[in-house]
Formats: sequence, structure tokens, C-alpha cells
Amino acid sequence: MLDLIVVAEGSTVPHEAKSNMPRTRPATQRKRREILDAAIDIFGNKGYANGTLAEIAEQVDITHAGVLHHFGSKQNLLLEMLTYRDETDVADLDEHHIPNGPELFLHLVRTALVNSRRAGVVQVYTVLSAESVTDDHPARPFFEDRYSTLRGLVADAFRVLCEQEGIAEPATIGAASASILAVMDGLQLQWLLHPQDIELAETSEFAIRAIVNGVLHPGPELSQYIRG
Amino acid sequence: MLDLIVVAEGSTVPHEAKSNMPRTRPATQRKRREILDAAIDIFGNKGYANGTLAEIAEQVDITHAGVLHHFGSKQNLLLEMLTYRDETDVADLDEHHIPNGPELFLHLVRTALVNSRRAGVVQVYTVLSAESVTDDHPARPFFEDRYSTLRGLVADAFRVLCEQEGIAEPATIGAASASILAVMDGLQLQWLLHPQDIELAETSEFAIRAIVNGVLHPGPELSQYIRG
DNA sequence: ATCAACTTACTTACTGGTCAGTAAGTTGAG
DNA sequence: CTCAACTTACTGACCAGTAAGTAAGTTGAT
Repeated sequence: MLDLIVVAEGSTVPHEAKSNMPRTRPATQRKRREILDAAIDIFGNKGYANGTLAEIAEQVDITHAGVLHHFGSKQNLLLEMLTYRDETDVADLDEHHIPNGPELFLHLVRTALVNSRRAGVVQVYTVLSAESVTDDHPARPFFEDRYSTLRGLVADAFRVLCEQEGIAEPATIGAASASILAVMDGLQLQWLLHPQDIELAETSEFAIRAIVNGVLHPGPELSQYIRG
Repeated sequence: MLDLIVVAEGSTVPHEAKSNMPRTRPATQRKRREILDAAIDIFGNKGYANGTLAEIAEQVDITHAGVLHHFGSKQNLLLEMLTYRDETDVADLDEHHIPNGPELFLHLVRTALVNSRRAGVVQVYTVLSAESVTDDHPARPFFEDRYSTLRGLVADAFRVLCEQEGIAEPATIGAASASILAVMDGLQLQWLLHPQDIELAETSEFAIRAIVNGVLHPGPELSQYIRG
């Protein structure tokens, strides 16, 4: 989604595969990945509450009890799936770090372009991030950490950009960082509802540009446009 | 949420209370409203898939069968709840129409301020709009209509504003309209996850202002900030 | 005004279905 | 031989919807 590296390190995922331990064979790891891919598909298309272990199991030709053998519980499968997605995104990156200067903004636009070719992944994050605000949702800590981390990342990029442009750091950096993430999320939702009305990458670029320029060169207040 | 008047007029809601018909007594309408309020609470806090009729019924001291007596099915309750929310928002408005000029942008900021005092309502829309993109979700047509209508409304405001400012309508109006709704939605999500980190109204104002100015006075492209 | 005929607003009880998780057994690779 | 990777079979819980009954309210003819 946002090719995030640092995420939820101190999360509650049991993650049995520590260092030593029962030394799983390669076919097992392959199966686990198959299951995680199926989970992305099912949870993305049906949500966590409505997606079932049986559907996930069917996609990889085992029974739902087989899935539980690997992941212990539905909740743990969800959590492992979320970190798995972030990890594979990172693996796809040429450089194994996110650009930290103003290039981050272009990276975000490129991410929007990539996302416009993988509706499934977008749908997982859209559905689950919203679902996570419901009572005691298991993915809530994941998304809390995720947004905190990402806002910090974007804010850092803003600080570098401001210094580069010789501008004193405005008080709007925090708002702008949240807004950039917000507009990307919101556009994804509208794009999922109206794929042919919304141009995800193009619109994201417009919005990010507007917000970046809004930090560097604020422009008139909204109230100035009222009447003449 | 956005104090929307025109919404889903041609929807599939049965809406038994037509003109003549069985003449419901006042206590009944009161009970129906109680149930709808409870549905907002439950569906908002648990989602549609995870919220149950029994929980809703319990809040109004009847059984789940009593709820079904009034609304026929869980799905129909959801649909009636969604239009009910919009209707009561409209009733709260002084004027029974949404400002259609550039005042719309200030109205959106005011809406964000109002929303920051009613997390429950915000949560219903956040959770359900995202959930609606899942397979065959009953609320999907509602949100499709909603976003189409709102984007059109915002685009109209942009056109009025451009004429007022003596600017030829830029090609970015469509992107900006979607972006404004997107940033409001996305900020609501982050605010629900981190109520004390996000200042909903203030941040919404910053973002809307940036996007409006981005239409009127585009400013540098993002790529111009790379290197020096 | 009264009361029978009818309707509305429920309840209780049940059905059929789904689902996560468990326990015990089977199989096949190392 | 052993243990991981399953399966089969089951449990208990939950849930939307239905059916049948009841009590209270409404209506209309007398």
C-alpha cells in the first residue's frame, strides 16, 4: 500500500517461527504463503468479520482446520496477513528503504499508480482499516501504529523540503501530513466504488501537489472567496 | 455527515409508509426511530456484518423479532437507517438547502467541526462506506449515489468560484472535487483511530483550502522540488 | 356508546444455516 | 520411527428469519 518498512514491530503477533524451533520444511512455508495470499483475497473481498476460514481454506485446497493448524486462530491469521503484505511490498522495492526527502511525495504518487493496478490489495486496506475502528477489533493496533509511523515519515519529508526551500517550518506540517495520507485513502475508497470515474494516480498527484504547495505557499483563506 | 439532501431517491427501500395505507399510530413511529437510533449505534460500533439484530433490539427493550416486525429484514433496516441519518441531518439545517457557491467549502469545514462532536455518526459512515465495497454489500448503491452526488455538488461550487475569480475552468475541477471528499473521509478515519492527535476541523480546513487554491493557482509541480 | 371484527405490535419458540475452534486419527516425508 | 501436515468429525455458539400466538388498540355498524 505505502511500501512501509517499519511497522508494528511490537505488535501482539505470536509469530511462532522465531529462530530455532521445529524447522519447518520449504513446502510448509510455501503453503503458509498460499494461505496468506488467499486471506488477502477473502478478507479484501468480504471483510474480516464476513470472510470465513473455510473460504480461505478452499482456495488452497485444504480444510478450514488445516488453516487453523498453521495459524492457530482467525485473528492471528489476519494479523500475520497484514504484516506479510507490508513485507512483500518492501521486497518489491528496488531500494530497501523509503525515500526520505521530498522524493517521498513522488514515491507516494508512484504508489498510487501501482495501487491502481491492484484493486485487491487496495480493498484489503480500505476495508480493514475502517473495520479496525469498531469495538475491540484485532487489527486496530496495527493501523494505529501504521498511521502514526506514516504521518511521521511524511512530516520528516516536509521538514527536509522546507529547509531545502529556505522556508521556516510552518505549523501546518502536521495537518498536511495527515491530509496527504487521508486523501490517498479517501480516493482509494471512491475509486473502488467508481473505478471508471476516478483516476487514482492522477487525482492523487493533484491532491498531494496541492497540499505540498499549501504548506510552502499557503495562499488565500477560504473566507476570502466569499462574495466579491 | 455532509448534510446531504438529494440522495438515493430511486433506491430500493420499500418504505411502506406511502400515502394512505395502514395509518401507523404515533407510538409506532417513535419506536421505529428508537430502533433506527440503536441501529446507528450498533452498526457504527460493530459494523453491519458483525452487528446483530438482537443487540439492536435489546437497546430498545424488545426482541429481535420485534425489530424484524418493523423492518422486515436486517438489510432493509440498514438501508432505512442510512436514509434516516441523512434526513435528520437535513432537518438540523437552518436553511433547507446546501449553499451552492464557494460558501459550500466553508459549509464543509463547518460540517467537519460538527462531526468532531459526534464520533458515533462519523464512525457509522466510515465503517459502512468502506464495508460497502465488499462483495454484494447492500449499502453499496447508497454510497455510490452519495459520492456521485457530492462530487457533482462540489464541482458546481468550483465552477461558480472560478467564474467569480475570473479564471477559466481548469481541468482539475473533477480531481479537486473527489479530493476534497476524500480528504474529509480519510481524516475522519485517522481521527477515529487517534482522537487526540488529529484536529478534525482544523486539519480539514487546511486541506480544503490547499485543494481550492490548487485549482485556482496550481503552483509548482512536485518534480520541481527534487534536488535543488 | 358499545361491542364485534379486525389490525398492529409485539413475544416465545423454533428452524436451518454458518462458523471458529477442538480432538482424534491418518499419511507421508525425512 | 517420528513428527509435521494435514483430514474427518464434532461441538457449542450464534444468528437471521419464520410461525404461531397474544394483548392491546382501532374501526365501523348498530
